[in-house]
Amino acid sequence: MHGRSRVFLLRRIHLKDSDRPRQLSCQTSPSPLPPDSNLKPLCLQGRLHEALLGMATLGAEVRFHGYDALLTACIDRRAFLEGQLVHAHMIKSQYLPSVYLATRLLIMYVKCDSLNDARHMLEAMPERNVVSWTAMISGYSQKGHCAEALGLFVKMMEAGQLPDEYTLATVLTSCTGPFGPKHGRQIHSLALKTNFDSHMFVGSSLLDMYAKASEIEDARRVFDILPDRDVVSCTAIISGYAQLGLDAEALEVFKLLHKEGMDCNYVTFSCLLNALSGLAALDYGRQVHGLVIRCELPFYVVLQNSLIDMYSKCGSLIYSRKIFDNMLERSVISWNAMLAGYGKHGLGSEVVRLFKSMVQEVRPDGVSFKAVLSGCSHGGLVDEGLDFFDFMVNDQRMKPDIGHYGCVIDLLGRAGRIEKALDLMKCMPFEPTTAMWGSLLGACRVHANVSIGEFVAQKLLDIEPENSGNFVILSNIYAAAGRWQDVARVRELMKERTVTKEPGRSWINLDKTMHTFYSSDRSHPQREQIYAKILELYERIKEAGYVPDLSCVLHDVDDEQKESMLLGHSEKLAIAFGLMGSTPCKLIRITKNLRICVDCHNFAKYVSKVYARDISLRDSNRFHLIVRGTCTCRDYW
DNA sequence: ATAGGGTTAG
Repeated sequence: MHGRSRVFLLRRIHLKDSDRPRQLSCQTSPSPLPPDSNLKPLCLQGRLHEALLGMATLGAEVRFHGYDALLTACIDRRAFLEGQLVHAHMIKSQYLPSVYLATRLLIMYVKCDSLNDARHMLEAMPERNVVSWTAMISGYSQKGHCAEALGLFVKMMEAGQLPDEYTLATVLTSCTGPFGPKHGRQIHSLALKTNFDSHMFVGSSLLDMYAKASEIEDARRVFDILPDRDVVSCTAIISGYAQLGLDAEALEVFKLLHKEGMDCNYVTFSCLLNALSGLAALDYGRQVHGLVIRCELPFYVVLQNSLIDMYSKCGSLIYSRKIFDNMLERSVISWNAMLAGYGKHGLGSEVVRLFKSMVQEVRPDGVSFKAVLSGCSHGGLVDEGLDFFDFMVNDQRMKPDIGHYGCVIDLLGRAGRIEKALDLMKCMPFEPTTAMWGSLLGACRVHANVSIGEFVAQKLLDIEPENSGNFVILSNIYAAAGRWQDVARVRELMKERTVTKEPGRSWINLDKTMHTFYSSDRSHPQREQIYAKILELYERIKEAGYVPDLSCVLHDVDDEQKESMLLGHSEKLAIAFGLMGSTPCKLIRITKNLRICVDCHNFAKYVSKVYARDISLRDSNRFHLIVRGTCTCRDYW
């Protein structure tokens, strides 16, 4: 055991020792039982109401131990009304509570979610200790009232009260949001001064604070110097990576800690599954599911929800549904995860069917409607989607947020009702987002609406000139209309505004290894075979009618170079590799970090037809399941 | 007495 932990232990032992003489003296000269001595056994047996009756009968004869037992029972059972009765009884009997009992009252109010009463209690206390302050700070933290929690912490310091490890662990959870890291670092230095920085609870709180502030290296540093680790601190670092989208790192650190024999609980697995969802790592997901089963954990809705989500994001909806059907109880999140799964796979009718059974059991929330609306959009159920929006607003009386409007704009665009979508954007109570303009631009491309497409693209280029995807789509629109001069103009524009974007990346999991490809990537050990395979595919699908869409390349090069750049797209590398490596007839599963490009989508369709192979392609937006040359997205995405 | 990690959607 680390030295500092031993110090904590000694402190506790020391406190216990100081209690001992009093207990001994009680034993040597037994006094008659106090009048309120029957309250405690009643409370311990869960007979709180009988104990309250006893309290009322005793009047002013209730003592410390009676009140303590009553308050403990109220705290355990979150019994607010009963707790208020105890408090009122104290006042009526003119009983002056000690700091301890007053703090117990405060804690009772905190646990019963009555922060105002708790705050009044704290203000009225003539004397406070570190527990009183911490309990109140904890109340604010847990309700998400970060500013109040931090403000009270400062007040505590000003009052001359030093924080202990409980206070620090608590107040750090309120260091979120824009000023979180600033306050968090100050509290970190305070923890260093008071030698609590490597306390396990303070440490996990610290590392989580850094992770939520995107300072993952600082989080890792805190984790690495912790003298002891437990489930929570290990889970916190895994979760930290996963929250920032560093899914591979989350998996790596889990593998490491698992080898070292870390404990896992349902939170650990939830975080880990979350990372595997991001990686679309079905093999690992199955393994972790197996691990979950072998751990024989009790039933946790949260964990089952994570499994549903993992299977659906790894492309295995059948397993998602199996988990969903076998659940002992479901939360609204279980339904939402299942709905979103069907939606991302383009199964609109399944979304509608599931939603209809959902409303029989639980009240859908805002997320449910987002899933249903986007599910209808991806599944091509335009009118159904609009009906659901109507149902949400007029029937359920729910206020749509900006995301719901985004879904409806997407729906209208898909139906080719582009003017209508523009109208909605003008009259909705939010500023249009780039995602909305982007969705509309996509609609203009599919429905060949050049004039609105130009207008929308201009908007987008003003708002986010750094996103080259917008230039590409605008160029697609011009190319489709045969306006080659405008294609050239867009290319010039792009050159002027040195466009940087997140590099496109596709990956495929084969034999429990993740093979990642970037555009024109030559780093794979089998690169020669992969490029040879691409050329082979290219020749054969050209015979079947594939024509490369050169407008997908915006670099100012000649057509021959464009062709070779197009063939180097990461999706194509992954497809070629998938065809080389996997067993015939097996579904080829590919994942991409951005949206799939028009040409790659077309390429995949031809390959699937000519080679009679099914291809599942998950892009940042949805799944494209391509079977015999037809995609579930119906060429709209 | 008071404390740390948490699933859907975006």
